[in-house]
Amino acid sequence: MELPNHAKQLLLQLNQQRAKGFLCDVIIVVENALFRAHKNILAASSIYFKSLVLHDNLINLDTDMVNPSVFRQILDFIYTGKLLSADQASEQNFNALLTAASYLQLHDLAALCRKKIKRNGKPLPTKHTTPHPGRPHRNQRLSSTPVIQNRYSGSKDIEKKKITEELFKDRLSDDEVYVTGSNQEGLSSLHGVASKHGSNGNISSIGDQGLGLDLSKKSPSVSVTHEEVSPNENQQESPQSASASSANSASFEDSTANPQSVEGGDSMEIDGGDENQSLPDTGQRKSLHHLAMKKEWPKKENAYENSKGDEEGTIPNGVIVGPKLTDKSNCGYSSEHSFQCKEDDVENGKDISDESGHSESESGHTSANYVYRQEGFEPVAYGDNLYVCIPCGKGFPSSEQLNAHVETHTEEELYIKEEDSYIKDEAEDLSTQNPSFGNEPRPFKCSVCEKSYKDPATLRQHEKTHWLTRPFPCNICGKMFTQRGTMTRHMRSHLGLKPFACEECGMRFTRQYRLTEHMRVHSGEKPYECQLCGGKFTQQRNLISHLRMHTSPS
DNA sequence: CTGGGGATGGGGCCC
DNA sequence: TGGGCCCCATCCCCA
Repeated sequence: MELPNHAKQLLLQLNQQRAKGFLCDVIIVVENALFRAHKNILAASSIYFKSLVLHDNLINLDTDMVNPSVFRQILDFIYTGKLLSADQASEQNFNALLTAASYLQLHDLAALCRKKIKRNGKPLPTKHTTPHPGRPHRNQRLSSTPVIQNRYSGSKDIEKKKITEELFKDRLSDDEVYVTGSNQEGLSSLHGVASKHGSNGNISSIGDQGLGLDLSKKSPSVSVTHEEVSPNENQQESPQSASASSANSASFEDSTANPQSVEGGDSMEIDGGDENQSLPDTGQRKSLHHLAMKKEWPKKENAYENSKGDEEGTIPNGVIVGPKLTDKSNCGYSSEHSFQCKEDDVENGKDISDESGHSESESGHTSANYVYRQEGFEPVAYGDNLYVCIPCGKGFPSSEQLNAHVETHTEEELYIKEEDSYIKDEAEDLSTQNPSFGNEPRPFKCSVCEKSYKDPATLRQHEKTHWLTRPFPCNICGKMFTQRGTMTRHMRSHLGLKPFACEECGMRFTRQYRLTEHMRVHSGEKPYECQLCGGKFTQQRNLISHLRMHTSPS
């Protein structure tokens, strides 16, 4: 006895689960997009994936070999057995697919691509290692992709990847398949086309909706919609984690709920003869642009940043129309800052992504508009003036006008005077908070406050805390950070990465310090003693909390 | 019910 | 870039 459609139904279910992010246990990072998937499925698809997912739950793919658009097709293929090539039947696309399939050791898919290319009568591409000029080299991009690597798996991943790449190269020479200039061009052009909003119906829709979640630090332009959280494992996560996961899952939803490509006449299947298996339309597609967030990063970098010669150099003028966060963080700024959140348009469901009329191409970037929806992640609109100068809060209808305006700000204006900062606890300031009270000489003084530092780099880092611009946005929730490290640490909480495990109880932490702190629970060590009552505490912060009890008027 | 303590999460900031 | 330590906030437990 055999159920005729068992395998098909099973796969369909898995694909639907992937679309909702349900039970997804691995995140694949491709260039600046996140994809969620199931380890088992990936491992069953290729040896390469098998080796990667064995120990890691975050996989970084070589962006020279695969780009987000291609990987979306590949992921669809893995979960459906169909090559959804109706709208992407170009030779470049097949070359790109072939490259990626070979890289990922998806032999069946590679064979399909080869077959298709042969059928088109085009010779297989020849080896070419020079990346397309329009496409930054991998090494350039690597440094700009804020991917959080598991502390314990990152190096392993790299090692594995190196090994696999070596194998891959060998295989390539055997199979006479490799990345070509034209192929790279294909990747590049495909990406470029995809990034142009509405420039080419089908492809742009794929590019806009199906590329997953933008993780690019550069984030030239991001349109974000949010998807309701699926009834999945995220419910057990913290709100932020749930948001992140839903964002990721939404990218899948978009990528999988792609009926037009399934129904294309040129779709290819690995087993053939299958009827169209469009995923049920869950209704998410029609609202992809319903709630959108637009981030516009201007061409010109922050004048002050440039003048300081800061190595990061990608600080925007402060025109990030950020999300309305549901938590107290409120767009990443405290309420006294000029980073307003206007909720009216959000509540009205106003489509601010279309409203702007500015594609990312205008800002000189080529990244696609990544679209996802996420519960509790509402877009923020500034009426018709989407481009907001953070220092003064003025809105402008275009990035050009904003840039022109920003140049009128002087360096001094980019600072905020933090009068409040000295009203804080004097004792704290005198002891630990204010480094200028240390013994070592600190010749580098902050021009805004009285703090001084031993080296200029630290001073520069400190001076950023006076700016209103926050150069490092979380591309999952949109929250802005002054330091990259803080942002990456924040991202770790989104991704649920807790590399630091307690050997005693198995509890896991995102930070080493937390683990150290936690270990005192097991050791019973209470190194912090109240000088007033003699009470002992495992954590300093609890001692401080306790001291407040002593000093509070009540 | 309330307040205090234990424990944890997340962000800011300095090194 | 990551570690470390600061802060605040929060939850839970218990007296």
